[in-house]
Amino acid sequence: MDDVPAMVTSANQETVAELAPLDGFPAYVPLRVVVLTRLKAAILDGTLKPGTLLSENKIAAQLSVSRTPVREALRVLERENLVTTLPGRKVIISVPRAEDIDEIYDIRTIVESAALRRIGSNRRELIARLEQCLERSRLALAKRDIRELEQINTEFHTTIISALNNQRLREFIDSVHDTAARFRLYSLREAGWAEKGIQEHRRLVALLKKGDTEDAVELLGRHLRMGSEILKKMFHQTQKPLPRNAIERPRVKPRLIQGRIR
Amino acid sequence: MDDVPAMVTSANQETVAELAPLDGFPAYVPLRVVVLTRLKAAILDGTLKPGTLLSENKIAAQLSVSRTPVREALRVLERENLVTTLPGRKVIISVPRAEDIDEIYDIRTIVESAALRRIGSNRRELIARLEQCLERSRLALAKRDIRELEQINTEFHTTIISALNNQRLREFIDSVHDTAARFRLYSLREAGWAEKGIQEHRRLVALLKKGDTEDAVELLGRHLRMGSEILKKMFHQTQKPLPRNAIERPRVKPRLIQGRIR
DNA sequence: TGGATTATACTTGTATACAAGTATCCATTA
DNA sequence: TAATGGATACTTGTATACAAGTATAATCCA
Repeated sequence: MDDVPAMVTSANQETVAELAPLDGFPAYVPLRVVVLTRLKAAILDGTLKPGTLLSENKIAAQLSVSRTPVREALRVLERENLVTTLPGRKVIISVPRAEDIDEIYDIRTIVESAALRRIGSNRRELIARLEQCLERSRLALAKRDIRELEQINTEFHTTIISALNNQRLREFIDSVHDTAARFRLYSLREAGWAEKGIQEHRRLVALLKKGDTEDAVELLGRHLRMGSEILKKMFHQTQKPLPRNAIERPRVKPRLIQGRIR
Repeated sequence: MDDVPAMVTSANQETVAELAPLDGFPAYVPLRVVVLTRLKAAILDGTLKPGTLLSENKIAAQLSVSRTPVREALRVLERENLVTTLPGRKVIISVPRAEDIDEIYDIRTIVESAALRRIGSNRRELIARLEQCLERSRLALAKRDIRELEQINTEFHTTIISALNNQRLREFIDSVHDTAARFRLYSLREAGWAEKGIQEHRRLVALLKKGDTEDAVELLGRHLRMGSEILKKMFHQTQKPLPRNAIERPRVKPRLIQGRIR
């Protein structure tokens, strides 16, 4: 909640005739957004691990808010596939399956390939941006700054997708990307993978510059497939035997359902 | 709320030794889901028109529930782009812009093209399903059953996408599809368009059967582009001068922000 | 009369209350 | 001893209460 813009107190109500316009700044951020932001960050950076059972009360208490905004945030996270509601009214941090990684990389391949094929009038500018990424990667790699590398890597692919000029699709890809974010940091630590990835980015840009679009698409496909393989390896290492029991409902004996009647 | 499965009363508690397993039936449906379903249906079938200001109180009263589940439903609809929250704490039914239609059709073109190129082992079965759609379209067309035609049309394209075997992508396409649903019914009424569309579907299937994948992709592209053109025409006819004022906030004079302090 | 100010009636944001569902642990019993 | 049946302590679902923000109408004053 620390990054919520400070608010004007009612005390100085008379002396504020010419306060700065606050331009596009939101007047205030609803608590549901604060909660959402906090939870999402915690999920993506791994603080909240897959399978963790969430308690509305605890979240509310920790953030010093009531359950209402917490619930609203949970509904959104649910839509974004970051939490999962199990039968029995339990909400857990989503546990990605290996197939999810396949799906994610298939989606990226489809979309980024289409983007490469459609690079048009803004070709020059786009390639320039990609080359900037390459340069920055080089620096980050020298410093072994994993987090920065991950950032730039994301930016590289986002740049490609920007060729489609399709906001809706971009947002979708972002959310898809989030699902795998937790593993990506691990994978970049994998020996030699970062170098290899950047090397492939470099070749990709070279092909684009030559105008060998189909070769670039081909290379991109291989690049992403490789990424998904590494990620799956990470995934299997990370996911211990998996507390399956914590996830599958114990499904007690066929019991009477005493749902209320309304 | 009518389609909530009936619940077992506590009266027959002793006699239920061999009750049917209830399979995957949900014990009950949370009100937020009921509200969501109702609102979504009303938006998609045009009962709730774009730009309409939504009142939590009124919705709650109309569905005889409290505001809590209504709010949760609104947050989900917001994520699905079916309602929009304006600055000033107002929620309206989203007003699609012409560019949205372009985006939507671009997305469909990208994804369905990829699907056509990837039809693999299940080729036979898939083509069979597409042919079933063709046959049913013929019947529906004879009866001039617009709603049925729309249904089958959707199914045709969904079938193509199913070749990708990617649930996440399918869900995304569904939600994208919803955005344009309100106009699609109109467009099918447009003289001759239904016939033309089905004709193109027929040719598409023929090309697929011959194995002319790239020609099929080409045809699909033209088919979808045509669809987007018709839809945009409908769009401009439907959208009167647009109550822009109702949508842009009047933005009163630079006023003090009296956000509360927490 | 025009323009600002205040009063009033809503509307949303947030907190809290309460009912119902669920899990856990223990006592009871066959 | 294993299974059944509570009793208890949560947890979630839903409703309601209350504070704050916003729009509109009414009022005041130059």
